[in-house]
Amino acid sequence: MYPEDERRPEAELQPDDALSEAARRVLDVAERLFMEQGYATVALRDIADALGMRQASLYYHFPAGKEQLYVAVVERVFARHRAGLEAAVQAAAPDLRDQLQAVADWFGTQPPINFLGMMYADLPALSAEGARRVARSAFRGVFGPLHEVFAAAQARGLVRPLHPDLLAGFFIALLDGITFSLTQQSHLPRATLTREAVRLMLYGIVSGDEPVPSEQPERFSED
Amino acid sequence: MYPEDERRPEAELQPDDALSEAARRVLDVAERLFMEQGYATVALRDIADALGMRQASLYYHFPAGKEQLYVAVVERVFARHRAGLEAAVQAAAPDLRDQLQAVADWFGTQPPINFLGMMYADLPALSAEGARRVARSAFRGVFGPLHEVFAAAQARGLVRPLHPDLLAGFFIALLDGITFSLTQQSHLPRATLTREAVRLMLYGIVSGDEPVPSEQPERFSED
DNA sequence: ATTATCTATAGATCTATAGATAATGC
DNA sequence: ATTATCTATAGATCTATAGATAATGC
Repeated sequence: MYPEDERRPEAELQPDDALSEAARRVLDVAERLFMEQGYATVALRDIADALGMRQASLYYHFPAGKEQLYVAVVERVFARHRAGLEAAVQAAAPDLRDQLQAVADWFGTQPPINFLGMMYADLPALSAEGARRVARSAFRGVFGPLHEVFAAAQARGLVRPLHPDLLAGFFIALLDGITFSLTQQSHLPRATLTREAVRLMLYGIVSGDEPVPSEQPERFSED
Repeated sequence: MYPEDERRPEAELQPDDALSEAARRVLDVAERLFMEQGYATVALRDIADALGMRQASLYYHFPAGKEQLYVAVVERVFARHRAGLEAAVQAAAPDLRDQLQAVADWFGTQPPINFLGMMYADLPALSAEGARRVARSAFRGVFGPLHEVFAAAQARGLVRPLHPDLLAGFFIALLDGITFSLTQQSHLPRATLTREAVRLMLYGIVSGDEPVPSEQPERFSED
């Protein structure tokens, strides 16, 4: 009803520097809680408590409430992933193994995102519009960059002709598995796990005479 | 306080045939909802509605309430997986590829479990005891059988010497990725996806002269 | 007497709204 | 006047408990 609302129908999409300092702090805390525990488990009270403010005060920054805040968190997370992944992939081009390693390293710098949990548990609790926006930003942020990597490698004949989105899904799943392993009793450092995930993606686990990425300088580009 | 409660401190662990017909129906519906949407998203009301009964009536079958029901669901799910996986692995022995394919096929017969979502979103909402039981049954039901498969293949020198639990985690992650792909716009049949996941696990995605499972009869056992 | 439901409701919690308050900037 | 909080609370929902009811089996 307020004219301000009419002017900004997609306020969540504003770039970070269009947000006040306080709104950014809210997003930071909401991101940590939502990403760790999921949409339904986290109450606005939890977020406010972690910020040292009252639950009702959150409505000043996110007038449409919990779902708007969640969608804003997710869109910011995946915008960051999109930028980070595109830069990492670009910097590591054109070698496929270097690119996959760069992707794995990028995820290592970020809080875990629990991709599948988001899709299963969170999406059904959102409105149709919210679910659509979450799914779209996730695909653009993560599947998009990986799609490019695999499609380019296939164009060079280096990778079997499966659908690039499927390859992207497999690789993301492996990285999710790493995140999980790190929370368990696994005593292996992240660097070892990412190296093995990349190696598995390229060559599989069968021992034999396949090239060993960490010991052999063979490159997966056409130069 | 009732003597009946003293006699059955772990009623959730009772075998299926120790449950009444009605209690089993409750578990069936609760399993579907909890596994699809997670612990926090599903209200007891949702389960009761789906059963055509009143929310309070659920307490007759699960007097300790929501968490007990959830733990019972999870323990039944993973007991089923443990039995199904051990049988599948046994029947497909000793060839590694056959065993992995059997594992993938087994998961295809079951509702998806969203392993990572459970660990991230659901565990923190449970009591320490509930979380412990959920984690333990998940590990025994899924990691246990896969651990055996990979350890045996390593003993035969067929697989590089990574920790079998890590290999199990990678493979489970790939299968989770399949489940996710199937819910998306992917038009590939499950059989293709599982075959590719097994092939990826064994050989990776790099095109070349590695043996092709579906076209070449080479076996991964020592006979 | 036992089994399996039901109604009714207490008590907690959660989202969202209304309106007050205090500080800052014009 | 604007910004960013606060208090107070309505209304919804959720878990859990108490006790009634109806059917079945001894």
